[in-house]
Amino acid sequence: MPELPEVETIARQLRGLVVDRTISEFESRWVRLTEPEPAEVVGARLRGRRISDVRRRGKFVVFDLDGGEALVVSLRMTGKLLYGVEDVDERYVRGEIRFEDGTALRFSDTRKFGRMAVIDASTLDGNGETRRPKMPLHASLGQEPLARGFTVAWLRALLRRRPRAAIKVLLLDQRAIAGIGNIYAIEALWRARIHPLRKAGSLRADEIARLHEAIRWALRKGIRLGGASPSDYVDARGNKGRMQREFQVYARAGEPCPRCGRAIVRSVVGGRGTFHCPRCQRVPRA
DNA sequence: CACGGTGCCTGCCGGC
DNA sequence: TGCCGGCAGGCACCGT
Repeated sequence: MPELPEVETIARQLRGLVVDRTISEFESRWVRLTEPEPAEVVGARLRGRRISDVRRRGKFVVFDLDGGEALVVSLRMTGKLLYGVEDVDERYVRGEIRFEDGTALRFSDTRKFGRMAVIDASTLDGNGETRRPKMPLHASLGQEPLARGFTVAWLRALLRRRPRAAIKVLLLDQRAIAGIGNIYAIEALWRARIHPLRKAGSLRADEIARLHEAIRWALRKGIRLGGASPSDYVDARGNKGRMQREFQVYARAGEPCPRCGRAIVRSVVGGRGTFHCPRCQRVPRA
């Protein structure tokens, strides 16, 4: 499940691999891959375009194209972007971008949740403030947590704006902060010693500062270790990450908390599996 | 608007 | 051994 560190890893690799290459052909092998746009329309917009940069915005991989447009790829749960990988399982290849030099970038996605679209690159620039009903997610992404703008003061203001939301639900809201997924939200809350169900508006100043530091710590560690591969994730070269070895609480129900030794508890918050230490992360007083 | 529930998908795993 | 329900979870979508 690619989150910010995994997508960052992929984008950095691809930047060194496909920048300056010109697209000669786009092939879709899954009818919903480019939905709601037909694959032929996307193909027509990609053909002949040179990739000028590859970057990450939230959990999206962004391929900037000459002319101000960009190809955005949402990997969702099991999406992979593979370049120069030999043993690709053809059953799960949902799309392919071929280049004029004969090389190809392949999109593999077991569960078919991933999507691709060609968009106006400028729609990625906002910080969530432009959100409107029915606006696509990529056009209303929130603050980048590793950017300079993500300060303790900014986080405090966000929590004040959404005081009733459970803190974990808020961390996962891509329109608030872009890029945090279930794993890194869980790890950050554990490090900050904050219970996932705490109301955002109830956090004290010292807790907000700890959370700010913990978010950056978790994400940077994930990037440094090449992402987390508890199951499916591989980078653009087909290699697994190493962050899964460093999980403190994620998927560790029943195991001792690395900080205090108490058994880690699994629960469900916002519909997703959640892990926390019942001693380090106190239950919010009901 | 915010919030909660459901569907999308497939592989995997535990129970019988 | 084989079948089947449940689970994984990011996000769109829908109802309240």
